[in-house]
Amino acid sequence: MGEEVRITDYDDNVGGGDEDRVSEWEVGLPTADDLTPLFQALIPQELASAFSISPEPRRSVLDVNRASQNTLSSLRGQSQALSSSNNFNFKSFNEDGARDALVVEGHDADLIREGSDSRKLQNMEGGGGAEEADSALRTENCSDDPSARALKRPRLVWTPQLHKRFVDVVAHLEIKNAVPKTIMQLMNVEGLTRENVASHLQKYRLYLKRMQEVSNEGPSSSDQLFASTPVPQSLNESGGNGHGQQNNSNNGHMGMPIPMPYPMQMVPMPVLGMAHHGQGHMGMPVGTPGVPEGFHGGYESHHHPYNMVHQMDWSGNNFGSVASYRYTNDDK
DNA sequence: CTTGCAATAT
DNA sequence: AATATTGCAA
Repeated sequence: MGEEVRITDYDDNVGGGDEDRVSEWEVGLPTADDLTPLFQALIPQELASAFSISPEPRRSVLDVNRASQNTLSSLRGQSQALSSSNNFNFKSFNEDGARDALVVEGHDADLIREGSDSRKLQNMEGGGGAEEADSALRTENCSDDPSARALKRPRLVWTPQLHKRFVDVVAHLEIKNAVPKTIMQLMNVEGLTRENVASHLQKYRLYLKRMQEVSNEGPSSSDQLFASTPVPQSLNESGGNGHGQQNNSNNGHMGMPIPMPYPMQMVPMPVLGMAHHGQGHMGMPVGTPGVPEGFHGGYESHHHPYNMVHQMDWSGNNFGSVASYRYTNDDK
């Protein structure tokens, strides 16, 4: 029974494969790259103080995120009647838009979990590769009684992409905020639970600790996942510990660049699959040296018209469909 | 009620 | 092996 799932996170306008409606109004709008992150002060600190301009309240990613959610919920409230013109499938459950994009059978759970075919895939990333996610919505129900207990989420698979998102968020949060709940919110991945994050965070911290303690030894093949993601130097707390092992000389005097949170993307439906236990994890050979992030994936095939949207994260990294609940499958 | 963490469970 | 759960003390 080891079922695992991948949360696929695609972009917002995932209405339909052949969708261009969005572009109608979207055309001409600045791209994410042109926009200044909301929480970023418009006026440099130095400048502001020089002119005695009252500093804008420092907004954190949390504030922005909260604001986004408020906006979305209010929109949801008033425009839910418009079924046609909106491709935004807000994260609400069975919204109208659920039509094709998300074939929700059970339609009354926020998470759709169903059995799906056994296909496994990995994502490819890297040089503008394409990625995709499998989203097989099968109407096949597994074993549990459908009665009322619909809550068995499949195991989350921390794909490199998901992990990167995690690391980025953690890195950009101030330590005191880097707690499960917050991280979860900022990652903004549908279906991700606090527990998922807490569990991963726990492991991640152990990994970091190990790294600092024995920086010399080179247990090369530690965790493939963690090892492949550079450790942010955000480990320094304001006032407390100070360690850091591999930090980079990051001296930017003046205005530290605050990264921005992930774009809202409340559409992704976790598509899951159930899996088999795994034992043969056949994904990628463990020692794939060199490839720092988003390493390769594997064989893939198939993508849905809906989720081929890709997004860029604030660092300029390109996320494709990402996470995706997947089986741990059996193939091999 | 949320966190951090270790011990377990799957 | 990777995640999830659980139990407890903060």
